Amino acid sequence: MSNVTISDVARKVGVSESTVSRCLSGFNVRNAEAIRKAIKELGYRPNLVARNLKSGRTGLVALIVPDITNPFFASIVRGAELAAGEDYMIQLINTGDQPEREEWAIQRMMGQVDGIIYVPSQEDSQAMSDIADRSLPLVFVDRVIKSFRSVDSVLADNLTGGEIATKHLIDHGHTKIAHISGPLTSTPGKERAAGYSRALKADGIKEVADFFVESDFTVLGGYQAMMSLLALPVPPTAVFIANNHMTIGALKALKEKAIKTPETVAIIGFDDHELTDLIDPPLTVISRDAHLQGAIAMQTLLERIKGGNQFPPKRIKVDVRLLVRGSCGSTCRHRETSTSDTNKVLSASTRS
Amino acid sequence: MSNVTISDVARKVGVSESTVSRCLSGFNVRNAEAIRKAIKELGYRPNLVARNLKSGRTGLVALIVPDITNPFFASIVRGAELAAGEDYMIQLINTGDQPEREEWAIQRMMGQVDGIIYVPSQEDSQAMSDIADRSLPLVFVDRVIKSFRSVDSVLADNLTGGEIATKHLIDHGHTKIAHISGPLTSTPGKERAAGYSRALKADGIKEVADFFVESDFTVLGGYQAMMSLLALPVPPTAVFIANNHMTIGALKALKEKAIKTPETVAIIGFDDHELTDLIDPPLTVISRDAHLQGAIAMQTLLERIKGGNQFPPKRIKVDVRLLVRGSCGSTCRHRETSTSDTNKVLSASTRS
DNA sequence: TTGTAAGCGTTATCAG
DNA sequence: CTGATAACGCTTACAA
Repeated sequence: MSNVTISDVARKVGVSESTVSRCLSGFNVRNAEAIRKAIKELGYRPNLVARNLKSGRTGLVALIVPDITNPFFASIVRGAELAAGEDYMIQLINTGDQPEREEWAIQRMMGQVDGIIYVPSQEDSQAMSDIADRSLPLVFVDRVIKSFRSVDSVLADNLTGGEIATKHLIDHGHTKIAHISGPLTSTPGKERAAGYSRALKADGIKEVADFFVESDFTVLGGYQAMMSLLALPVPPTAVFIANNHMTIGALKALKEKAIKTPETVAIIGFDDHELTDLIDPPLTVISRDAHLQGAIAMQTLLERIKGGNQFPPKRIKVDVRLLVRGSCGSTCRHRETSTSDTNKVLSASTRS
Repeated sequence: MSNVTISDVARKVGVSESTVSRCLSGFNVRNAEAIRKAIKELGYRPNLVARNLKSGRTGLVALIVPDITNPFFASIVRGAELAAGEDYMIQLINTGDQPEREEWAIQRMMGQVDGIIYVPSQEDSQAMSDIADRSLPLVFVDRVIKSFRSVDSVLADNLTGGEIATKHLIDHGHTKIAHISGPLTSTPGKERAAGYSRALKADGIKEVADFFVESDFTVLGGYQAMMSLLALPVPPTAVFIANNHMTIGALKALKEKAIKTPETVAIIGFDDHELTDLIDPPLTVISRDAHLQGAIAMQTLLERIKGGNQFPPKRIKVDVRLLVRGSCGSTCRHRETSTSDTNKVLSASTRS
């Protein structure tokens, strides 16, 4: 907290505060040299809080995510930070997917930040009851709240992802295909599950109720879900798991039960990780560019902050792609299949 | 940005701004009921920026880390956030270990935050040239800047960690033990390397220059370092790798060369990960509680913010422990060895 | 180009 | 318990 103010500088140089202020803003002033010298000598730093009070902006953007420890969200944050440049700083909040904490965070952020990038835990959340009537710019990432259809969002193409994943298992000859899904109250949980169903239907495979386990996106949840699948009278021969944490849990279950992958049970996960090709067997996954997702979100938010409601709500979908490794029994490694190869560039990734 | 101010509320109720302000601060006022009602109806939210300008505090703490994508730093952030409670929010900055960016961040944070938790990239950094004379509370985590000896710090017991790791390899009968170290200009790089040397010396094993590779804490760096070790006329039979990223890189190199672990080359890493026991072979590592490290750092910072320089600089060291899995050839899994079992609790972990 | 003065929204002080 | 007033540090008309 620098206690030396602009008036100290002004007094030292013998000019008015306004002159110093103008000098700071890059205007031409006569004593610019002397002022800069005084600033250095006194160690003056403008008080941003005071500046913000005048300008009405804070230069802060809140990033509300479930858990920064999940590398997927960490990448989103990193991408967003990069896109923010030097103008906006990031205020990070972990919610642990607790709706009360989300609500608290949003309450607290209002009037403290210029905008919010938000990964809500549930599609029917009420955390936003207070933001509704206000004009605080907001962008959903990865998940949305249903009742806020007019809010910008940057999602992954989860439906296609679930479809590709399931189709990949089908293509390997599997018919007893299970799905460990995320909460169906969340956007990605719901959409990936829908992709799973659609792929089965497309190939005329009947959905077995026991093969669909709704879990919670956690390691423990994935572990328990896989355990329950393995305990079935007729266990599945392949499992599509809806996120990275649950996949870790599921793999731990398989390891514990000493079940061979992919021979006995083939596995395909969602979201990649630096270690996935080192685990045994290397994990085949649906992946997407989280970094890009974060960057687009920030970019959209900044446009919204600057332009207000000049443009209609954006609903952007980022492509997913299949990374084939060993966990489905395929022999070719690192083959990539993208939903479309055209829109990997930031600008081109914008689909309404 | 709520444009309804305290004076709107005051006018509506027919009292003065001061009365509303007092009501908000929990004082007894006659029209409390009416005021609360008006606040609800108008949707008034106190402007925190204005409040901050008065109070001189921002309720913000900057967290300057190399890369939030590294789960270790993510855990630090998480721990710090938890310890911050509801009073302080976290402003996150990734530096990518670029000194210029660190300097920029610190410049920018001054006067904007109440304190800084900082993971500097280099021990002789000059990023702090401007913070020197000021009284902005600061705590180093994981690494320090040498010229700031009077600044609080929360480090891991790197020396012991490096020692334990190397001793573990020695205990498995290895004598050709290499070390892929971090930058010797960084605290953990230097200290872990010192632990390596000390353990070798203690057992009378001569240090071989070729077996010591200074790298940069990155995946690519670890990969290249391991490749260079493997290219040696007499390659090592065991390698201690100084951080998680480099370990990933090294494992990729081993995999690429189809070299068997632990049979041909035993591996021990530094810092654990949720996936380390799923990779092939399960990785033996030195681990520590990053969450705790972050929490202690925040706690120390908050004390400093509140108490000023009431107490002498703290130099806290968090314990490390050995997690034995398969990558060193040991058969027993998940045996844990801690430097001391006493100080796992937050309060007890404080050593000067 | 420069200085004066008003004001951003809140809270602390001080009479009443 | 309450209300007027000043102040936090800075920016920006408005005049000069």
